[in-house]
Amino acid sequence: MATASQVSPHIREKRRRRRAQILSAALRAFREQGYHATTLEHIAERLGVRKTALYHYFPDKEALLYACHLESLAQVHRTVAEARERFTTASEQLAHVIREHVRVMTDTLEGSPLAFETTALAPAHQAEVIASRDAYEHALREMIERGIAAGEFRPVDPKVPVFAILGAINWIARWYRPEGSLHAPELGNQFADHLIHGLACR
Amino acid sequence: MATASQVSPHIREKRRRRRAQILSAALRAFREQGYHATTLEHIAERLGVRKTALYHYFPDKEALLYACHLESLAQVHRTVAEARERFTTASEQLAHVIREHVRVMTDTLEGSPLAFETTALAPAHQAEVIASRDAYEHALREMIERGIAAGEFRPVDPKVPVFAILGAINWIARWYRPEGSLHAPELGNQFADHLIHGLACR
DNA sequence: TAAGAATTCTACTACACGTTCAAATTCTGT
DNA sequence: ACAGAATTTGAACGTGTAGTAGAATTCTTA
Repeated sequence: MATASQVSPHIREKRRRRRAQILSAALRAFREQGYHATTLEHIAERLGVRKTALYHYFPDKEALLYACHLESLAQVHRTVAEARERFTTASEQLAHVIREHVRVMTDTLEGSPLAFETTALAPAHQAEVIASRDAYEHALREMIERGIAAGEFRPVDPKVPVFAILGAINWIARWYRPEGSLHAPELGNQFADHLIHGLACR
Repeated sequence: MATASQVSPHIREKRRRRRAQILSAALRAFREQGYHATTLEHIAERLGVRKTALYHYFPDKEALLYACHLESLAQVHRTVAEARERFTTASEQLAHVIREHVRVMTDTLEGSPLAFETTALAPAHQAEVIASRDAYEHALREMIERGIAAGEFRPVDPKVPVFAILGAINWIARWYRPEGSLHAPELGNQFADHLIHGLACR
Protein backbone atom coordinates (compact mmCIF):
# COMPACT_ATOMS: atom_id res chain seq x y z
CA MET A 1 0.00 0.00 0.00
CA ALA A 2 1.09 3.57 -0.68
CA THR A 3 2.55 5.41 2.28
CA ALA A 4 3.03 9.13 2.75
CA SER A 5 6.76 8.78 2.96
CA GLN A 6 6.96 7.75 -0.68
CA VAL A 7 6.58 11.34 -1.90
CA SER A 8 9.62 13.52 -1.62
CA PRO A 9 9.78 16.25 1.04
CA HIS A 10 9.99 18.86 -1.66
CA ILE A 11 6.71 17.75 -3.21
CA ARG A 12 5.03 17.55 0.15
CA GLU A 13 6.17 21.04 1.02
CA LYS A 14 5.02 22.42 -2.30
CA ARG A 15 1.63 20.88 -1.86
CA ARG A 16 1.39 22.22 1.68
CA ARG A 17 2.14 25.74 0.47
CA ARG A 18 -0.42 25.48 -2.30
CA ARG A 19 -3.03 24.39 0.18
CA ALA A 20 -2.18 27.41 2.32
CA GLN A 21 -2.55 29.71 -0.70
CA ILE A 22 -5.93 28.24 -1.52
CA LEU A 23 -7.03 28.52 2.08
CA SER A 24 -5.97 32.13 2.21
CA ALA A 25 -7.92 32.92 -0.94
CA ALA A 26 -10.96 31.10 0.41
CA LEU A 27 -10.68 32.88 3.75
CA ARG A 28 -10.66 36.29 2.13
CA ALA A 29 -13.55 35.44 -0.14
CA PHE A 30 -15.62 34.03 2.72
CA ARG A 31 -14.83 37.06 4.83
CA GLU A 32 -15.90 39.50 2.14
CA GLN A 33 -19.00 37.81 0.77
CA GLY A 34 -19.88 35.05 3.17
CA TYR A 35 -19.64 31.31 2.58
CA HIS A 36 -22.79 30.78 0.55
CA ALA A 37 -22.31 33.82 -1.64
CA THR A 38 -18.77 32.72 -2.46
CA THR A 39 -18.48 30.40 -5.44
CA LEU A 40 -15.58 28.08 -6.02
CA GLU A 41 -14.94 30.02 -9.19
CA HIS A 42 -14.47 33.18 -7.11
CA ILE A 43 -11.84 31.50 -5.00
CA ALA A 44 -10.12 29.97 -8.00
CA GLU A 45 -10.15 33.33 -9.76
CA ARG A 46 -8.05 34.84 -6.98
CA LEU A 47 -5.47 32.16 -7.68
CA GLY A 48 -5.59 32.50 -11.47
CA VAL A 49 -6.89 29.01 -11.89
CA ARG A 50 -10.11 27.13 -12.69
CA LYS A 51 -12.34 25.89 -9.90
CA THR A 52 -11.75 22.24 -10.71
CA ALA A 53 -8.10 22.63 -9.73
CA LEU A 54 -9.21 23.15 -6.14
CA TYR A 55 -10.51 19.60 -5.96
CA HIS A 56 -6.96 18.35 -6.10
CA TYR A 57 -6.41 19.79 -2.62
CA PHE A 58 -9.80 19.74 -0.93
CA PRO A 59 -12.62 17.24 -1.36
CA ASP A 60 -15.37 19.85 -1.41
CA LYS A 61 -16.30 23.42 -0.59
CA GLU A 62 -17.16 22.66 3.00
CA ALA A 63 -13.67 21.30 3.58
CA LEU A 64 -12.28 24.73 2.74
CA LEU A 65 -14.51 26.33 5.32
CA TYR A 66 -13.67 23.73 7.92
CA ALA A 67 -9.95 24.17 7.38
CA CYS A 68 -10.34 27.94 7.78
CA HIS A 69 -12.09 27.42 11.09
CA LEU A 70 -9.46 25.03 12.42
CA GLU A 71 -6.68 27.42 11.48
CA SER A 72 -8.12 30.35 13.38
CA LEU A 73 -9.12 28.30 16.38
CA ALA A 74 -5.56 27.03 16.65
CA GLN A 75 -4.35 30.62 16.67
CA VAL A 76 -6.43 31.74 19.63
CA HIS A 77 -5.80 28.59 21.62
CA ARG A 78 -2.09 29.13 21.14
CA THR A 79 -2.58 32.66 22.41
CA VAL A 80 -4.28 31.45 25.58
CA ALA A 81 -1.38 29.11 26.25
CA GLU A 82 1.08 31.95 25.72
CA ALA A 83 -0.82 34.20 28.08
CA ARG A 84 -0.67 31.58 30.83
CA GLU A 85 3.04 31.01 30.32
CA ARG A 86 4.10 34.62 30.20
CA PHE A 87 1.83 36.39 32.66
CA THR A 88 0.49 35.83 36.13
CA THR A 89 -2.25 38.35 36.87
CA ALA A 90 -5.66 37.98 35.25
CA SER A 91 -5.52 41.48 33.76
CA GLU A 92 -2.19 40.83 32.09
CA GLN A 93 -3.28 37.47 30.73
CA LEU A 94 -6.58 38.83 29.46
CA ALA A 95 -4.87 41.83 27.90
CA HIS A 96 -2.49 39.54 26.04
CA VAL A 97 -5.29 37.40 24.67
CA ILE A 98 -7.24 40.46 23.56
CA ARG A 99 -4.24 42.04 21.86
CA GLU A 100 -3.33 38.83 20.05
CA HIS A 101 -6.90 38.10 19.03
CA VAL A 102 -7.11 41.60 17.59
CA ARG A 103 -3.84 40.98 15.81
CA VAL A 104 -5.01 37.85 14.01
CA MET A 105 -8.15 39.72 13.01
CA THR A 106 -6.17 42.54 11.42
CA ASP A 107 -2.59 41.59 10.53
CA THR A 108 -3.18 38.30 8.80
CA LEU A 109 -6.99 38.22 8.81
CA GLU A 110 -6.58 34.61 9.84
CA GLY A 111 -8.82 35.15 12.81
CA SER A 112 -11.80 36.03 10.67
CA PRO A 113 -13.36 32.56 10.73
CA LEU A 114 -13.96 33.06 14.43
CA ALA A 115 -16.58 35.53 13.28
CA PHE A 116 -18.09 33.12 10.77
CA GLU A 117 -21.35 31.37 11.45
CA THR A 118 -20.92 27.65 11.93
CA THR A 119 -24.20 26.65 10.30
CA ALA A 120 -22.60 25.91 6.93
CA LEU A 121 -20.31 23.27 8.41
CA ALA A 122 -21.10 19.58 8.28
CA PRO A 123 -22.70 18.50 11.57
CA ALA A 124 -19.63 16.69 12.87
CA HIS A 125 -17.34 19.59 11.94
CA GLN A 126 -19.78 22.06 13.41
CA ALA A 127 -19.85 20.21 16.72
CA GLU A 128 -16.09 20.19 16.82
CA VAL A 129 -15.76 23.88 16.02
CA ILE A 130 -18.39 24.84 18.57
CA ALA A 131 -16.66 22.75 21.21
CA SER A 132 -13.37 24.47 20.44
CA ARG A 133 -14.99 27.89 20.63
CA ASP A 134 -16.57 26.91 23.92
CA ALA A 135 -13.18 25.96 25.23
CA TYR A 136 -11.82 29.35 24.24
CA GLU A 137 -14.73 31.11 25.91
CA HIS A 138 -14.24 28.97 28.95
CA ALA A 139 -10.59 29.97 29.17
CA LEU A 140 -11.53 33.63 29.08
CA ARG A 141 -14.24 33.09 31.66
CA GLU A 142 -11.74 31.42 33.91
CA MET A 143 -9.36 34.36 33.62
CA ILE A 144 -12.12 36.72 34.62
CA GLU A 145 -13.17 34.52 37.52
CA ARG A 146 -9.59 34.44 38.77
CA GLY A 147 -9.42 38.21 38.40
CA ILE A 148 -12.54 38.58 40.50
CA ALA A 149 -11.23 36.21 43.13
CA ALA A 150 -7.96 38.14 43.25
CA GLY A 151 -9.80 41.42 43.71
CA GLU A 152 -8.62 42.79 40.35
CA PHE A 153 -12.09 42.79 38.83
CA ARG A 154 -15.51 43.66 40.12
CA PRO A 155 -17.73 40.70 40.91
CA VAL A 156 -19.93 40.13 37.86
CA ASP A 157 -21.36 37.18 35.98
CA PRO A 158 -18.26 36.36 33.89
CA LYS A 159 -20.30 35.09 30.96
CA VAL A 160 -21.43 38.60 30.12
CA PRO A 161 -18.03 40.28 29.72
CA VAL A 162 -16.76 37.25 27.80
CA PHE A 163 -19.51 37.67 25.23
CA ALA A 164 -18.89 41.41 25.14
CA ILE A 165 -15.16 40.97 24.63
CA LEU A 166 -15.51 38.32 21.93
CA GLY A 167 -18.22 40.32 20.19
CA ALA A 168 -16.17 43.48 20.17
CA ILE A 169 -13.15 41.68 18.73
CA ASN A 170 -14.88 39.40 16.25
CA TRP A 171 -16.86 42.36 14.95
CA ILE A 172 -13.56 43.68 13.62
CA ALA A 173 -13.98 41.27 10.70
CA ARG A 174 -16.93 43.38 9.63
CA TRP A 175 -15.41 46.82 9.49
CA TYR A 176 -11.66 46.36 9.33
CA ARG A 177 -9.97 47.02 6.02
CA PRO A 178 -6.18 46.76 5.72
CA GLU A 179 -6.09 50.09 3.88
CA GLY A 180 -7.68 51.88 6.85
CA SER A 181 -6.02 53.87 9.58
CA LEU A 182 -6.56 51.62 12.60
CA HIS A 183 -4.21 48.69 13.05
CA ALA A 184 -2.90 46.32 15.66
CA PRO A 185 -1.04 46.72 17.94
CA GLU A 186 -2.50 50.15 18.59
CA LEU A 187 -6.04 48.87 18.11
CA GLY A 188 -5.30 45.85 20.29
CA ASN A 189 -4.01 48.04 23.08
CA GLN A 190 -7.04 50.28 23.01
CA PHE A 191 -9.43 47.34 22.95
CA ALA A 192 -7.64 45.67 25.84
CA ASP A 193 -7.62 48.93 27.73
CA HIS A 194 -11.29 49.68 27.19
CA LEU A 195 -12.59 46.17 27.82
CA ILE A 196 -10.43 45.40 30.84
CA HIS A 197 -10.91 48.80 32.40
CA GLY A 198 -14.62 48.07 32.19
CA LEU A 199 -14.07 45.09 34.46
CA ALA A 200 -11.70 46.75 36.88
CA CYS A 201 -12.59 47.87 40.37
CA ARG A 202 -13.11 51.60 40.75
CA MET B 1 -55.82 55.73 -12.04
CA ALA B 2 -56.02 53.54 -8.96
CA THR B 3 -55.28 55.32 -5.74
CA ALA B 4 -54.42 53.83 -2.38
CA SER B 5 -57.55 55.27 -0.81
CA GLN B 6 -59.75 52.96 -2.89
CA VAL B 7 -59.03 49.97 -0.65
CA SER B 8 -60.76 49.92 2.69
CA PRO B 9 -58.82 50.62 5.89
CA HIS B 10 -59.59 47.13 7.09
CA ILE B 11 -57.97 45.54 4.07
CA ARG B 12 -54.98 47.84 4.28
CA GLU B 13 -54.51 46.98 7.94
CA LYS B 14 -54.83 43.28 7.31
CA ARG B 15 -52.26 43.43 4.56
CA ARG B 16 -49.95 45.45 6.78
CA ARG B 17 -50.16 42.85 9.50
CA ARG B 18 -49.52 40.03 7.07
CA ARG B 19 -46.45 41.80 5.80
CA ALA B 20 -45.25 42.13 9.38
CA GLN B 21 -45.78 38.40 9.96
CA ILE B 22 -43.84 37.54 6.85
CA LEU B 23 -41.07 39.92 7.80
CA SER B 24 -40.84 38.40 11.24
CA ALA B 25 -40.59 34.89 9.80
CA ALA B 26 -37.94 36.05 7.34
CA LEU B 27 -36.00 37.83 10.07
CA ARG B 28 -35.85 34.71 12.22
CA ALA B 29 -34.86 32.52 9.31
CA PHE B 30 -32.13 34.93 8.20
CA ARG B 31 -30.88 35.20 11.75
CA GLU B 32 -30.65 31.46 12.20
CA GLN B 33 -29.26 30.37 8.85
CA GLY B 34 -28.13 33.50 7.09
CA TYR B 35 -29.67 35.08 4.01
CA HIS B 36 -28.26 32.84 1.31
CA ALA B 37 -28.89 29.61 3.18
CA THR B 38 -32.49 30.61 3.76
CA THR B 39 -34.88 29.58 0.99
CA LEU B 40 -38.20 31.23 0.39
CA GLU B 41 -39.76 27.86 1.11
CA HIS B 42 -38.20 27.96 4.58
CA ILE B 43 -39.79 31.30 5.31
CA ALA B 44 -43.13 30.24 3.87
CA GLU B 45 -43.04 27.05 5.89
CA ARG B 46 -42.94 29.06 9.11
CA LEU B 47 -46.17 30.69 8.00
CA GLY B 48 -47.83 27.47 6.89
CA VAL B 49 -47.96 28.61 3.29
CA ARG B 50 -46.24 28.05 -0.05
CA LYS B 51 -43.41 30.30 -1.16
CA THR B 52 -45.31 31.78 -4.05
CA ALA B 53 -47.72 33.39 -1.59
CA LEU B 54 -44.89 35.63 -0.44
CA TYR B 55 -44.69 37.27 -3.85
CA HIS B 56 -48.04 38.88 -3.19
CA TYR B 57 -46.36 41.04 -0.53
CA PHE B 58 -42.76 41.39 -1.62
CA PRO B 59 -41.37 41.56 -5.14
CA ASP B 60 -38.40 39.30 -4.43
CA LYS B 61 -36.21 37.78 -1.75
CA GLU B 62 -33.94 40.79 -1.52
CA ALA B 63 -36.92 42.99 -0.67
CA LEU B 64 -37.49 40.91 2.45
CA LEU B 65 -33.92 41.45 3.53
CA TYR B 66 -34.07 45.14 2.79
CA ALA B 67 -37.28 45.57 4.79
CA CYS B 68 -35.68 43.75 7.74
CA HIS B 69 -32.75 46.13 7.64
CA LEU B 70 -34.95 49.22 7.50
CA GLU B 71 -37.02 48.03 10.43
CA SER B 72 -34.07 47.53 12.73
CA LEU B 73 -32.34 50.71 11.68
CA ALA B 74 -35.51 52.65 12.51
CA GLN B 75 -35.46 51.09 15.97
CA VAL B 76 -31.97 52.22 16.89
CA HIS B 77 -32.40 55.67 15.41
CA ARG B 78 -35.56 56.08 17.49
CA THR B 79 -33.51 55.04 20.51
CA VAL B 80 -30.91 57.71 19.85
CA ALA B 81 -33.63 60.35 19.65
CA GLU B 82 -35.12 59.12 22.92
CA ALA B 83 -31.75 59.23 24.63
CA ARG B 84 -31.27 62.85 23.60
CA GLU B 85 -34.73 63.82 24.78
CA ARG B 86 -34.65 62.11 28.13
CA PHE B 87 -31.07 62.44 29.31
CA THR B 88 -28.43 65.10 29.45
CA THR B 89 -25.08 63.55 30.37
CA ALA B 90 -23.19 61.49 27.84
CA SER B 91 -23.03 58.47 30.15
CA GLU B 92 -26.77 58.46 30.65
CA GLN B 93 -27.49 58.85 26.96
CA LEU B 94 -25.02 56.17 25.98
CA ALA B 95 -26.35 53.82 28.64
CA HIS B 96 -29.86 54.27 27.32
CA VAL B 97 -28.84 53.51 23.76
CA ILE B 98 -26.91 50.42 24.82
CA ARG B 99 -29.76 49.09 26.95
CA GLU B 100 -32.31 49.64 24.19
CA HIS B 101 -30.08 48.20 21.51
CA VAL B 102 -29.62 45.11 23.66
CA ARG B 103 -33.35 44.97 24.15
CA VAL B 104 -34.18 44.88 20.44
CA MET B 105 -31.55 42.17 20.02
CA THR B 106 -33.16 39.98 22.66
CA ASP B 107 -36.80 40.83 23.37
CA THR B 108 -38.12 41.08 19.85
CA LEU B 109 -35.01 40.02 17.90
CA GLU B 110 -35.88 42.89 15.61
CA GLY B 111 -32.42 44.33 15.98
CA SER B 112 -30.78 41.27 14.47
CA PRO B 113 -30.44 42.71 10.98
CA LEU B 114 -27.97 45.20 12.42
CA ALA B 115 -25.69 42.21 12.68
CA PHE B 116 -26.36 41.06 9.11
CA GLU B 117 -23.85 41.59 6.38
CA THR B 118 -25.02 44.09 3.80
CA THR B 119 -23.43 42.39 0.81
CA ALA B 120 -26.62 40.57 -0.19
CA LEU B 121 -28.51 43.83 -0.65
CA ALA B 122 -28.98 45.46 -4.03
CA PRO B 123 -26.34 48.19 -4.49
CA ALA B 124 -28.74 51.08 -3.96
CA HIS B 125 -30.24 49.48 -0.86
CA GLN B 126 -26.81 48.61 0.43
CA ALA B 127 -25.65 52.19 0.11
CA GLU B 128 -28.71 53.39 1.98
CA VAL B 129 -28.31 50.87 4.79
CA ILE B 130 -24.63 51.60 5.17
CA ALA B 131 -25.35 55.32 5.29
CA SER B 132 -27.94 54.75 8.00
CA ARG B 133 -25.53 52.59 9.99
CA ASP B 134 -22.90 55.27 9.62
CA ALA B 135 -25.33 57.83 10.99
CA TYR B 136 -25.96 55.60 14.01
CA GLU B 137 -22.25 55.13 14.57
CA HIS B 138 -21.76 58.84 14.22
CA ALA B 139 -24.39 59.52 16.87
CA LEU B 140 -22.59 57.22 19.30
CA ARG B 141 -19.26 58.77 18.45
CA GLU B 142 -20.70 62.19 19.17
CA MET B 143 -21.96 61.09 22.57
CA ILE B 144 -18.53 59.81 23.45
CA GLU B 145 -16.88 62.99 22.23
CA ARG B 146 -19.23 65.04 24.35
CA GLY B 147 -18.48 62.80 27.31
CA ILE B 148 -14.78 63.36 26.82
CA ALA B 149 -15.25 67.10 26.51
CA ALA B 150 -17.34 67.09 29.70
CA GLY B 151 -14.66 65.16 31.56
CA GLU B 152 -16.88 62.12 32.03
CA PHE B 153 -14.76 59.92 29.80
CA ARG B 154 -11.06 59.48 29.29
CA PRO B 155 -9.69 61.06 26.12
CA VAL B 156 -9.54 58.30 23.49
CA ASP B 157 -10.13 57.97 19.77
CA PRO B 158 -13.94 57.65 19.90
CA LYS B 159 -14.07 55.43 16.84
CA VAL B 160 -12.55 52.54 18.75
CA PRO B 161 -15.06 52.30 21.62
CA VAL B 162 -17.91 52.79 19.15
CA PHE B 163 -16.79 49.72 17.22
CA ALA B 164 -16.28 47.82 20.46
CA ILE B 165 -19.73 48.72 21.75
CA LEU B 166 -21.52 47.89 18.51
CA GLY B 167 -19.58 44.66 18.14
CA ALA B 168 -20.37 43.55 21.66
CA ILE B 169 -24.07 44.24 21.18
CA ASN B 170 -24.51 42.98 17.63
CA TRP B 171 -22.68 39.81 18.54
CA ILE B 172 -25.67 38.99 20.73
CA ALA B 173 -27.45 37.84 17.57
CA ARG B 174 -24.95 34.99 17.43
CA TRP B 175 -25.28 33.50 20.85
CA TYR B 176 -28.57 34.69 22.27
CA ARG B 177 -31.42 32.20 22.42
CA PRO B 178 -34.75 33.22 23.95
CA GLU B 179 -34.81 29.99 26.00
CA GLY B 180 -31.53 30.90 27.70
CA SER B 181 -30.97 32.49 31.07
CA LEU B 182 -29.67 35.93 30.10
CA HIS B 183 -32.21 38.55 29.09
CA ALA B 184 -32.70 42.26 28.80
CA PRO B 185 -32.98 44.38 30.83
CA GLU B 186 -30.47 42.63 33.09
CA LEU B 187 -28.17 41.94 30.16
CA GLY B 188 -28.57 45.50 28.91
CA ASN B 189 -27.64 46.90 32.28
CA GLN B 190 -24.54 44.78 32.54
CA PHE B 191 -23.44 45.61 29.01
CA ALA B 192 -23.99 49.32 29.60
CA ASP B 193 -22.14 49.08 32.88
CA HIS B 194 -19.16 47.21 31.47
CA LEU B 195 -18.79 49.21 28.28
CA ILE B 196 -19.31 52.65 29.81
CA HIS B 197 -17.17 51.92 32.83
CA GLY B 198 -14.43 51.08 30.37
CA LEU B 199 -14.62 54.63 29.09
CA ALA B 200 -14.90 56.37 32.45
CA CYS B 201 -12.15 58.27 34.16
CA ARG B 202 -10.54 56.48 37.01
C1' DT C 1 -75.89 35.42 -1.09
C1' DA C 2 -73.60 36.85 -4.97
C1' DA C 3 -69.99 39.74 -7.38
C1' DG C 4 -65.58 41.09 -7.16
C1' DA C 5 -61.27 41.57 -4.90
C1' DA C 6 -57.54 39.51 -2.33
C1' DT C 7 -54.89 35.63 -1.42
C1' DT C 8 -52.85 31.23 -2.11
C1' DC C 9 -51.95 27.20 -4.87
C1' DT C 10 -50.06 23.96 -8.56
C1' DA C 11 -47.13 23.46 -12.29
C1' DC C 12 -43.46 25.12 -14.64
C1' DT C 13 -39.08 27.58 -16.29
C1' DA C 14 -34.39 29.20 -16.10
C1' DC C 15 -30.14 29.17 -14.39
C1' DA C 16 -26.32 29.22 -11.19
C1' DC C 17 -23.17 26.39 -9.01
C1' DG C 18 -21.06 22.20 -6.78
C1' DT C 19 -19.17 18.19 -8.41
C1' DT C 20 -17.30 14.41 -11.61
C1' DC C 21 -14.21 12.66 -15.10
C1' DA C 22 -11.06 11.93 -18.51
C1' DA C 23 -7.82 14.39 -21.29
C1' DA C 24 -4.08 17.84 -21.54
C1' DT C 25 -0.30 20.04 -19.55
C1' DT C 26 3.45 20.92 -16.43
C1' DC C 27 6.72 19.53 -13.12
C1' DT C 28 10.31 16.26 -10.90
C1' DG C 29 14.11 13.26 -10.53
C1' DT C 30 17.30 10.34 -12.84
C1' DA D 1 15.82 13.75 -22.43
C1' DC D 2 12.67 10.70 -20.74
C1' DA D 3 9.18 8.32 -17.68
C1' DG D 4 6.09 8.95 -14.45
C1' DA D 5 3.83 11.76 -11.13
C1' DA D 6 1.46 16.00 -10.00
C1' DT D 7 -1.47 19.52 -11.41
C1' DT D 8 -4.77 21.90 -14.16
C1' DT D 9 -8.31 22.07 -17.62
C1' DG D 10 -12.68 21.76 -20.46
C1' DA D 11 -16.89 19.69 -20.90
C1' DA D 12 -20.72 17.86 -18.93
C1' DC D 13 -24.34 16.54 -15.27
C1' DG D 14 -27.62 17.07 -11.55
C1' DT D 15 -29.70 19.58 -8.16
C1' DG D 16 -31.62 23.27 -5.64
C1' DT D 17 -33.95 27.34 -5.77
C1' DA D 18 -35.57 32.10 -7.27
C1' DG D 19 -39.05 33.63 -9.89
C1' DT D 20 -43.49 33.39 -13.35
C1' DA D 21 -48.29 32.38 -14.94
C1' DG D 22 -52.64 31.32 -14.48
C1' DA D 23 -56.12 28.64 -12.10
C1' DA D 24 -58.38 27.74 -7.60
C1' DT D 25 -59.82 29.28 -3.31
C1' DT D 26 -61.05 32.40 0.36
C1' DC D 27 -62.42 36.74 2.05
C1' DT D 28 -65.11 41.25 1.86
C1' DT D 29 -68.89 44.04 1.23
C1' DA D 30 -73.26 45.45 -0.18
